[in-house]
Formats: sequence, C-alpha cells, structure tokens
Amino acid sequence: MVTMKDVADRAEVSIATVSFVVNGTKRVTEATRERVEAAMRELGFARNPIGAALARGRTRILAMLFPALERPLSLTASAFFTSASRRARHRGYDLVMWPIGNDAEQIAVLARSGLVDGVLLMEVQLEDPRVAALVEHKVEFAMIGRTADPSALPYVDIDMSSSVEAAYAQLIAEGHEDIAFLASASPAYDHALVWRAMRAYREVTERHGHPTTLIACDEMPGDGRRIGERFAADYPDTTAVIILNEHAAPGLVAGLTHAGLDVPADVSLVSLGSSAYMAEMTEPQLTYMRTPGTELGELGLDALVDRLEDTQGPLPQVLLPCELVPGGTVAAAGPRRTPRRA
Amino acid sequence: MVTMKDVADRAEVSIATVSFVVNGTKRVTEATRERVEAAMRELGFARNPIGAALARGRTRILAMLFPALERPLSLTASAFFTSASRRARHRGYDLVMWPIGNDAEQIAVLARSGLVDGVLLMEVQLEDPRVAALVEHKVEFAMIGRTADPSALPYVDIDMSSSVEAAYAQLIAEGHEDIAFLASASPAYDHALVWRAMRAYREVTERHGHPTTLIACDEMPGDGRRIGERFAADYPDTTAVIILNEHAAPGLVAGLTHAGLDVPADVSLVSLGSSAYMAEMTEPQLTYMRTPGTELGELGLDALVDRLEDTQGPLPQVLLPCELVPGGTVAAAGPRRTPRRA
DNA sequence: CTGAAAGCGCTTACAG
DNA sequence: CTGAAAGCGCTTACAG
Repeated sequence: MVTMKDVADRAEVSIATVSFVVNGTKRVTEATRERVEAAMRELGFARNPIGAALARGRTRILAMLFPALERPLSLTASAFFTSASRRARHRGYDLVMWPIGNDAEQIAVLARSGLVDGVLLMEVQLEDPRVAALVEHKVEFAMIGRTADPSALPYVDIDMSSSVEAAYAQLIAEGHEDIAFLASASPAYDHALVWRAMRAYREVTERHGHPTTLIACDEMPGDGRRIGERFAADYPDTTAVIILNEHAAPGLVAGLTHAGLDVPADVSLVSLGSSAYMAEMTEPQLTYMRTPGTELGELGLDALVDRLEDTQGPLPQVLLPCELVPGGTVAAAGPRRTPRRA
Repeated sequence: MVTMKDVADRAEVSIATVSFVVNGTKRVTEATRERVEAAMRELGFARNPIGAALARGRTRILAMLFPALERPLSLTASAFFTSASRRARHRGYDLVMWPIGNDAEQIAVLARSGLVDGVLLMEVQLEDPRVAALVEHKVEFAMIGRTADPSALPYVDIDMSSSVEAAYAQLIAEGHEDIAFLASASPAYDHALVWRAMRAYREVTERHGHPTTLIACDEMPGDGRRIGERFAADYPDTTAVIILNEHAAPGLVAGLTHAGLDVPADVSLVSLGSSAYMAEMTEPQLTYMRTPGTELGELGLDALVDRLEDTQGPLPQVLLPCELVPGGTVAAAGPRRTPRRA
C-alpha cells in the first residue's frame, strides 16, 4: 500500500501538503501541486479512507437500510438502490446496502460503530422503531417513505393520495362502481405507504358513494393467486381491483384466470406502484401506475447528503406521484359472466 | 462517543487491558475482566471499528459484488445476499452489497481503498475482468459461480450439467423429443452459468439424437413474451422448453397464452434455477428446478472467510444441483393443436 | 504557501 | 497478568 508519506517523500514535500492537494482543502502553488500529482501518479497512490475516516470522524459511507432479511427485494426497490448509489458516487460518497432487520437494536449497533455517516431508510412504517433509534443515536438519515408524523423529518415519498385518486378515476371513467383495493399486509409491518393508500381509497369511495372493499394479501405471488381463485365467490359484485402489492399482482391474474374469470372483461385491474418488469409478466399486460423509483432514489440520496453537509438548510420533503402506464387490464364495466370453469 | 480510554479510566486499567478483554486476545484475571466489563456496560461502550481497522489493517467488512447497476436483481439473487449476510454476522463480519459495475477499474478503486477485507463475486463470467482485477490487486475473494478455468480459485456454484440433465430427463420421460433451450442472453455479459448449461444441453440432445434448439432471450419478461407470441411460427415442432432465464419465464407463459397456445398441452416448460416466487406468478404454476440460493450463499460466505482466516487450508470448491419442484407446466408430448387465436 | 506536530481510536510487540 | 508506547494513515489547527 502506498501512503501519503511515500508520496510526500517522492515529491519532497510534507504529508500535510499532499493532503491539501488530495482534498483541495488549501491553496497550493501550481508547481508543488504538479510535483505532488506526478508523485501520486507514479506511485499509484489512493488515499486510505480508513485513515481519513479516523482523522475526520466521517467515513463517507452511507447505508441503505432495507429489511432484506425479512422480505423480498422487488425490482422496484432495487431501482431505488441503483439510482441512489449512482447519485451517491456523484456526490463523493459510497452507498451500500446494509442488511438489517426491522429492529432498533441493530440500528444502535450500526450507530455506535460509526461505520456510516448516514442512512437512507426504506419501507418506512407509521411508527417506525428504526426512526426512533436513529434519532436517539443521532444518526443522520433521510426516509424514502414517511412515518405518521414526518413534519420534522427529511423524506421523499410517493404521493399516494393523488395516485390512488388517479387509479380510481381511471376505473370510474370506465363505469366501474364496486372497485376493491388489494393491499399488501404483513403482520409485522405497518407500512405507512399502504396505510396512506387505504385512507385515500376510503375517502374516494365515500365521496363517490361507492362500496369500500378492502382485501389483504401477503407480499407473495402465491397469496395473490389464492385470492384470485376465490374471487368470484368472495367478491361477486366487484368488477375492478386497485392493487398495491406488486409481488402479488401477477399471481392475482393467474388465480383469476385459473378460476375462469377473464381479465379485463370480468375484472379490471390497476397495479399501483409497480414497474414495466412486473407488468409484462401477465397476460394481458398489467395497466399500472409507475413508481418513480429512479427519481425518488436520487432525491432521497440528495436529501440525506444535504442534511449531512448543511444541517441548517431547509428540510427536504418531497412527494412524487405515480404515473399511469396503460396496459391491457382495464376495460369498461359490464355484467360479470359466469366463470368458464372453476 | 465513548472510547477505550474512557473505559480504561473508569476501570482503572490500561487501554491495552481493555483491548484484551474486548477481543479476548490475551489472558486477563477474572477480577479485572469483570471490572472492565462493568465499566463497558455502564458507559455503553462499543468498539470503534474504524480505529480497529486502521490498527489491524482489516475492516471485517465484506462486499458482495453484484452488477446491480446494470441488471435486475432477482429474488433468487437476493436470497444469496440474505443468507450470506446472515452467515457473515455469525462469523463476525459485516457483508454489504456494494453496487459496482462489471468493471475492473471500479474493483481497483475498491481494492486500493482498503475498505473491505474480501469480496463475494456474483454473476461470474467465463473470462471475468473482475476476477483478473481482484487477483491483480490481491483482494481475497470467493465466487458464487465460476470462470472458464476455476481450478485454482475458491468457488461455490450450481451443478448445471446435472441440473440440465435432470430437466431434460423429466421431459424425455413425458415423450418429448424436440426440446428447446431458452437462455438469457445479454450482449455485455458472458455468463458462465449459461454457457455451461448450454454445453450440457448440447451434449444431452446429441446423446439422445434429438434436435438442438437454442433460443436467446433478454433478462426481461417482455422479451419472453415476444418469444412466446411468435413461438408457434418460429418453432413449429418444439413441444417443450427448458428455460434458464427466470426473469423471462412468466413473460414466456404470457406470450404463449396470448398466442393461443396451451401450457402445458401444447408446450411444456421447465424453469431452471428459479424459486417459488417466480413459479407462482404464472397460470399454470411453473414446474421449476430450485436454485439452492440459501445454501450457496452460506457456503460462499464460508469459502471467503475460510480463505481470509486460513490461507493454507484446502481450496473451497463446491457444486450443488438444483432440485426439481413439480408444477403444472409439464405434460405428455402430444401433437400441437392449432392455436385458438393469433 | 508550507511544515511540524498532535490527534483520531484502536492493536500489539515488548517489558516487566 | 498488566502497562507504556509505538504505530496504523490520515487531517487540521497552529506557526512561520
């Protein structure tokens, strides 16, 4: 390993000077800088971030916390990671995915370790024990998502109210009235996004005076399938479903099809918060509302780094709506035909 | 932040002694140890890994390298990460996912940084520039997968030959003869697993004197769909497909169905190297051969840590086969019916 | 503009 | 069994 000492010796300067040119922290004459840069090049120097971290008290490592040990990582979720990490590199940080449970204690360990300068929190819950732990341990963070009361916290999130409204409006326009809402339900997780979506759904059904039909579904294709297979019996009057559970959406289509229902003639579907990847799996292709994952990943990273670098700045709080992408699963409401088999 | 100095002061010992009890590196009298442990508890001490890393020259951080910036992260892939990181914690390391391209230069940067002690490499290619870079920069690593000649390298991998043979045998037993092989094809990536699978496929078809039909497909559902829709025209005599592209498998079923072909009556399918998650998305459910992701993640992590801790030990080299999970996409070969629509 | 020196929090021969 | 001290590679007031 070649150190600053080696570079300093070769360039015949002090290691302080080397540090100044490496970091650009102080003015250095053109001549010396060139000498130092030549030495670095010749020796193949790369600053040891461990030494720098110890001296500075900052590592320039950021962690994305996704409870990957407890639930599947969707392609949509990995889009957040991809775009956020690219953005991180752009701003001089490394963003890594830190596998951690939905667990305050593990946060405490991470915080005390001092290994990361900040945290990007995903899959935020209404009352998130991780948020409490991060605040308690004074770890800088930003959320992709938001808690029940996020007014004092930095976040970027999906504007779920408007997205639900848009999905509902789309179905209303096709003459649907009994429009169900299928949400992901995990007992251990009180996902804030789902809660807000359900609230928006209730509001919009009440405003229209239409029935409110909530369906809970695990975040696995198999549970969507199960619901689809029993759909005709369990929801005889429902002609459309808004889905907020991208893992279950293809399974739901499979289950409906298996039970002899036709999508969209018998049941129209809109998948909320998904991506082309999931939409293309089904026949017909899902009509969906795209999660702005790339945008939110970038904005979330910026929110975090802004906090890190300027604690006085305005609190970053951003909401982005999902955007409708037409597919083949929405049709005009009509009388439910008798299932062909089942 | 509470440091060893603080603990030492309170316990009235030297920081060396604190270090010895924290690490268990040297014998310490019961009495002193208890004093030190009490002090640690009272102060809420946690060893600063940055300081330790600088002193030791090791960080105890391991990186899983997945070219997540370039391709989707499947659920199967995330199972590797999940199980490997759990195992890492068990062995006293932190495994994080380091987003990095398929790029030797980025490996060099990571290596020179000294931030990680070792690397777990995924999505290994036949001639992998990352392997060359890791060797050149003397970074300890283990592969999940293997290069063209891995004889001198530590790895764990799927036993593709036997898995392909098993899938083929399954279809032969149902009377199929023209069995195609659909593999993921990405121009930038010469995925070793795919190459080995295709070689095994060629061998087995030749041995049986059956046709060899190779189909290339992008790792996206949409491309599977495209192939499915044109399947009747492009492969009129093919009655079964072995799929090695879990991203495309549901799309293929969707495309076949869309074109009026019945799965499995017209076309039988076996998805190689997949999981229940993907299998449950389609109607009927996919017959698949399960990737032993959990097992390979653990074994891969062990391989890496074994190298790290005992460079003299035997080179870890493990192959695990995929295991058949019956579904609804395999049926006896019969004459292709005329597509109902298309 | 440049350098000598202290310090970041730990580990580890070396003495005793 | 325990401690004083050097050292890991860097940053950053403080002098000059």
